[in-house]
Amino acid sequence: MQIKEVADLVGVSVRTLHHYDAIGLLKPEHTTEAGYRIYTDDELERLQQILFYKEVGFPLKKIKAILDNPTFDQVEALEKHRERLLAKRSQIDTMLETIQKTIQHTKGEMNMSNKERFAGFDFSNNPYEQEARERWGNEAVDKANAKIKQLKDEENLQQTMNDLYRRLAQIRNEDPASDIAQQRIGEWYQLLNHIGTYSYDAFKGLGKMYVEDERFQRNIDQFGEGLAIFMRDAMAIYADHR
Amino acid sequence: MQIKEVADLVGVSVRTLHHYDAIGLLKPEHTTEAGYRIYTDDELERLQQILFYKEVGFPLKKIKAILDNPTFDQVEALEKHRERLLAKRSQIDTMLETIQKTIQHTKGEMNMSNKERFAGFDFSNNPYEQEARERWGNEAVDKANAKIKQLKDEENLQQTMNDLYRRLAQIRNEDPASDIAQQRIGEWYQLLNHIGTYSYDAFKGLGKMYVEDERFQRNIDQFGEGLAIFMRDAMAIYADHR
DNA sequence: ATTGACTCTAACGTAACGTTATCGTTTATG
DNA sequence: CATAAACGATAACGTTACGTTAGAGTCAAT
Repeated sequence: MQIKEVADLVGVSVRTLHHYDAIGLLKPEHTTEAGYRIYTDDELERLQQILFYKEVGFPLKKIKAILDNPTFDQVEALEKHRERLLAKRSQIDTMLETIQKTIQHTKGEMNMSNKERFAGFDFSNNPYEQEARERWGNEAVDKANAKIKQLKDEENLQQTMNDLYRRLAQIRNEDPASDIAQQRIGEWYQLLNHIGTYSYDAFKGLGKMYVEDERFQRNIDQFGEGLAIFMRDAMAIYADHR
Repeated sequence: MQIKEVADLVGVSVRTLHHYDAIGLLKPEHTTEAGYRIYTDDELERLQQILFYKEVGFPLKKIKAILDNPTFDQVEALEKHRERLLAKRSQIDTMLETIQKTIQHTKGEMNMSNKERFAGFDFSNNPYEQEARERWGNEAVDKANAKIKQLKDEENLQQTMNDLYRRLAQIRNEDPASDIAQQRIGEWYQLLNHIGTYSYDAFKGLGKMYVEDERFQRNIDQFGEGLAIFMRDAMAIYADHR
């Protein structure tokens, strides 16, 4: 058989057969005087074996070793490989979980309305406005301020939020699972639900973000060192309890 | 921060950072006159993000695209990627099956039909056939599909059984008498009755064999440690309740 | 001044082919 | 019989994400 026939028959490319020849994995039975590769059924069979091992993920080098060495313990090789596959699979499972969590988290974040987004960046009435200006530039702060202002006119949300921040900061050294903490974090939950709709999961995810996103962390901790972490923990407990 | 500090901090090699710099994925904030790369917290943060995406399996090119393009929809990207991972996992599952069968075959415990040999090449019923075609070429996929088709019925069964194995494995640490366990074991009973006719007694006996015959045990436990025992118990309870 | 720790660029190596590019061979057809 | 289509061959670069030398400069401490 000529090369293309073999290739078509088993579903690999001609290039692949060239390659296998080059690395000595599968040599044609002979070549014509013109240099054409000629294969026989024996090669076909070997090719099938190669494909099998390839399918289950062996690298070509090992396939060659296995097929060339009749004393090689096939079963052992397969079993070892099986374990590698199992490990790989659980690795994928981990990835899947991580992705899932992140999607959740990101969705929670997206649920956040503009109002809340800006609530976190409101410097207008705090003494660090100057610093903020230096840090993020005048435009950014001015813009934030403008947005906030318009929100303030609409409602006193910011005020309420800040109050609550303060009341949370007061107890930030207590147990996040304590009654008082859970009660105030419950208020927080209610408050956020004035803005958008929060599932408990999203709420929990939001709490994580308070700590993981340093911008949020900084902003919240301005009401008291460690407040962000405290809130995250309390929010998680709150969410888990529903 | 100098390069080694960053590298040690996040657990990557210096070479990796060089590489990221070279491909424009992560550039140092500036370089000293001696050419030393200097990083700041901003770069650290970006690096964390890079590592996250890497961990869930994105190629660097896409990571760059995602991080550089603020309009890129993260969630969508993640969800697409999740599906690819799922597909990959099911391919691994197929490999595992094939390997397992081959091991047993080699041991003279089972004979492998052509079907299983080709099971790994089946892309026909998954949404990534297009990718497979691009990857392996049209002919290869068509051929595989053809082979598979004739064996499809059996394959479906196999597939269904594996799915159920997995779903059972998920709850294998629960009480075998629980509703969920009994419900899924009921599905198992139905499934087996597609093959032959099983009396409740025979069903119960089969469960015992899952544990007593190590070949079965191994095979089943590959879906989760302890699954065979769990199934035996659940099957016994199921049978006794009829 | 020397030493040790650190940094730099450059460049080859890895796995398994895909993809041109250029050219020779075989076969079918006008 | 000449020519084109189909097929075959070799050669060599491209791909992914760095690891691994190799040779040489830089910085801080002794």
